Amino acid sequence: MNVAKLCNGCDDCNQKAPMFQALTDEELMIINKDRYSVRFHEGEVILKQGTKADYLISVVEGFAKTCIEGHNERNLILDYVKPWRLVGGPAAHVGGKHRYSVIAVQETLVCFIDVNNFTKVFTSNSEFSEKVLVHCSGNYLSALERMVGLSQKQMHGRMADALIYLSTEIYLSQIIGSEISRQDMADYTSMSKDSAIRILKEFERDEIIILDGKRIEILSDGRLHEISQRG
Amino acid sequence: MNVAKLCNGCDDCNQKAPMFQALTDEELMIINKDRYSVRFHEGEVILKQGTKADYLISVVEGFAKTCIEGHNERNLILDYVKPWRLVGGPAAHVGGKHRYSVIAVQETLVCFIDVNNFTKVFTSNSEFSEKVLVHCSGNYLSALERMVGLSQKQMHGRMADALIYLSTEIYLSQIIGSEISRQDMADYTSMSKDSAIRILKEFERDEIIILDGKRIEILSDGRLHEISQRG
DNA sequence: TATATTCATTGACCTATATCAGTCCGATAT
DNA sequence: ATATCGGACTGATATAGGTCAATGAATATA
Repeated sequence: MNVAKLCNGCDDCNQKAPMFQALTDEELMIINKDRYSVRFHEGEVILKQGTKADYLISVVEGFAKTCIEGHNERNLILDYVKPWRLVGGPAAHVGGKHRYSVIAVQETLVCFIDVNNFTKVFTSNSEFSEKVLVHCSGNYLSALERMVGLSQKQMHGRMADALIYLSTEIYLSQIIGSEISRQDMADYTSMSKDSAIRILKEFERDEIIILDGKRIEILSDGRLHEISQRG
Repeated sequence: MNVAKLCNGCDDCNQKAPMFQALTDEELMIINKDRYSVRFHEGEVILKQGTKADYLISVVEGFAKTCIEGHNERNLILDYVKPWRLVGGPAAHVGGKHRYSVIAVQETLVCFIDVNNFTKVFTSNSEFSEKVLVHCSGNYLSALERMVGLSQKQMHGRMADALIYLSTEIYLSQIIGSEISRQDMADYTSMSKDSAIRILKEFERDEIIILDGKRIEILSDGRLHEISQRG
């Protein structure tokens, strides 16, 4: 399989992944050694929870979600991933198995980076290692916030959080695209699909959002923030 | 205030904090510069959520808990902290405010370490920076696991998890001491105090534990693991 | 010793949320 | 066009879990 054809060489990726901007050309070369890219179709599993974490992945094109297979056949979606984000680090750094899966939401192009090469560069470049630590710390703190939200807020608050997250961090628009199913909304907010639908309909009746098939348009993010605050 | 009197110099701490074992004498000296220790009484706040993260703390003696003030006047206890653990790193590394408080459960002696000194050493010693990253990654992955447990398991499962955690990771004994109140059990498992009491009583009726005042003795960790699995 | 005060405990009741059993609708296959 | 299938949706019902009020035990304070 021809890598150049798939992802236009590694230059793009090196330029745009914020994490890599601290690296010299030689260091980039180390990272790029053994690197390869693969195209995934909608619904395909890019990384499977439980497999050995030998590679990090960098999302080059498309759209994916990270999720955990939890208890009672339920999934929890951690977040959505757009290009130029690195995923799979934490498990790799502790030398373990992936604790979550990464699944393509659309056609997605992904680059696999050898962990050993990553570690080599981590130890050789202190600016880079600081960046990585900041990133990891940020992940941890966000996880704590999410933990509190999921365990203490009721459904309306959690759904408001989900809508705010998708709108401001993923779609960068008042409109949340049809890639997100009701089941996904449920898996992100940790409620049943039926409940997710109910709450969304309720938001629509209250003229906070408009539902158009799977597309969701946010009319009042002010109201959403209120609801999020109230819990 | 005489530091030597309080904590016996820094040598103990340097020896025993696992994170510090990668450091040379000079590096330890940097870390120890501007370092000072303070003794806290039961219930006192060691670090307050929302304050600027200028210091890491190292717990030298005693017993503390980290917790988040969440929604609707509820707290979530993240974990309990025993000597030779460093706390407060993540917020410090991203240069922000602490996202959780640290509260003394008993009389506790704590050492404050200047973040800038920590960062200096982090950038100069790659073995150390790797250790720090592994630690941070581990925190993150545990947080994810906890997140899934709290959001997907029902009360019995969550309480079983709490008992297993306290027994195997904190008390290293079948007996959980009277330092942990019912409210704390509730705050750790994210349920109301009344519910926590009810579940514990139920476990007692089923001869899984014995309640003796606030002391809890675990009779069958096998059964607890079953309950934890079932969710 | 008497009196507050805090915390564990319990039962009764209420609410949030899940589950179930459908209907409806749009997309694809025949 | 017709069958079929997977979502979205909805109402009825069941249940987990929260809230409240009362009691008792333990501990602190006057």
